[in-house]
Amino acid sequence: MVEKDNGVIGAGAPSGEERGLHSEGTLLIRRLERLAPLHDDDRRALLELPIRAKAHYADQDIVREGDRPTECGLVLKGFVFRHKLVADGRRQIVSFNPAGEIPDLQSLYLPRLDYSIGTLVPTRMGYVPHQALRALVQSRPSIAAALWREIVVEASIFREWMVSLGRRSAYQRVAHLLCEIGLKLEMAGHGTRSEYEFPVTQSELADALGISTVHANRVVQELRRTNIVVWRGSSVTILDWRALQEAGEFDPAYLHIQ
Amino acid sequence: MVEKDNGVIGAGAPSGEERGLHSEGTLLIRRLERLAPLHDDDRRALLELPIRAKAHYADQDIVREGDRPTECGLVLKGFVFRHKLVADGRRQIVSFNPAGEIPDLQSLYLPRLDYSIGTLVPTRMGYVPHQALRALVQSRPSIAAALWREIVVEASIFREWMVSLGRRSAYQRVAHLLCEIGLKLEMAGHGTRSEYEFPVTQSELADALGISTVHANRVVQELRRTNIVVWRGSSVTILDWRALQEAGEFDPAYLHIQ
DNA sequence: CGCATGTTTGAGTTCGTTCAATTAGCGTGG
DNA sequence: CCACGCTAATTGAACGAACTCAAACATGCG
Repeated sequence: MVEKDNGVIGAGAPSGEERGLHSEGTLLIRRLERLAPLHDDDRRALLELPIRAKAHYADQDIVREGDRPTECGLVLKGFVFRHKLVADGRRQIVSFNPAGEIPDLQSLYLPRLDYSIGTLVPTRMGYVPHQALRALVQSRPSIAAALWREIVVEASIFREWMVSLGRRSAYQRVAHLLCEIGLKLEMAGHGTRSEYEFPVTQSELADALGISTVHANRVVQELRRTNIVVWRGSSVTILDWRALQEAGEFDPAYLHIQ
Repeated sequence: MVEKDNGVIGAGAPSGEERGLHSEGTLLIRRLERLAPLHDDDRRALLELPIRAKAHYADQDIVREGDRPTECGLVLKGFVFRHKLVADGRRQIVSFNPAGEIPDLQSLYLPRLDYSIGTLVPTRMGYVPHQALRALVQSRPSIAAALWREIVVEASIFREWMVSLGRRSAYQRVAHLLCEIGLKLEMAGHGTRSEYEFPVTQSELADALGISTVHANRVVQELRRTNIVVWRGSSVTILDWRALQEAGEFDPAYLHIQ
């Protein structure tokens, strides 16, 4: 019932590396502009960033806990997630990152990665050398401010996830996550808050919400049974946004939109 | 059996406001120096920051979710925690912050606070206007780097808490937290990793770990019964650090010390 | 001494887990 | 076009970690 290989890049085959994808810079600009006003010079500087594009297969770790990256990865196309392993082999997913996000921005100032980044689907990443990004941060205050906000909003999302993991029921967690992903994707221009593509398996969903796969399945079914959500394969349709929002106690303030 | 009012500030009575506590700046310097090398000029600039010191009673919220602070609060003495409320009146504590930390550093770039800050004990805070701090960030790259790291390490701690909340048993969560607090306090120069003051009630502990008060109590008793920890009132003594670390699957890498 | 806050204990309940199949969807090769 | 094999989704049943409720016990303080 699920097809994760929705042919984002050909048949999922990485087509090697490309260089100087000038146009890809606009993705970054659009995102940062939502967080802080940018000057023309800022935009120009962003466009001149050296970006090395690279394609990755689905279900692959692209960096691992403990790595010391020398560049930051911007998700150009696809969907990634960050996760941490625990002793018995289980894992906790700590974020989902659609195209437009920079899941290892922190590596700019912290050498050692404390999580892994994996792909949900075939994904194209754009890698920007730390050096180049650091130079921008020092010469362009608005870009520094935007990146700072990026980090800080992300921390806010972590806190909200902590609330879900610690104090919400499994049902509420699923509802809350679906609202969050909807808003995130809508902001990034991928679908609307109530109709979008979210290519996770129920097992990935469970690992993000701190529940078992079996239980994730039952909760999703419950959401379907009550006609709040249609979720087939990777396409999510929220039939009753208000009901979902209430079910998950979802208050978007923590996303700091605007 | 618990005495939270351990006379941090007289009998817990705020002694009003003080201004220009020049010496308090050194606390901030010591902390930032651990995160990034500082120049003499940087130190001087930090010492010249206008700091308004203010005392707060125990068990008081000093800022609330939704507030829009115009200054950042440095914990000078005492202990605070950040928390978020959920609909039914329960809450999730998302961090504990001993003296030396700046629990609302993010407000520098995000106007609206998405959590509340409360005191565990009588606490003295030092407030630094955003304006002054922003000026420093723009004029002194090393200070900017240190603050950036501060934020990013904090996000790393959030992720580790998510792992605890999502994938560790109650027993592991308590063990993990005790290790973390021990290291944090030792780094900050308050006691050692295996002998320190942690002035939380079991109810606060429970709210941080996403469990019920009753269960928190039972787990703490278990830790005592096995002679791993002595925890009387607010003073924690870890008799067997190695055992505690193993019990909580504690790997300090996520604290990014060094 | 008595109140207030915090800790401890017991007992019944529940939400979510684990284990173990079964079913469904889809790509591949014949 | 169909059988095979893979992955993911679904189901049932027994179990268990943690919860709730309710009461008792400590301890510090005025």
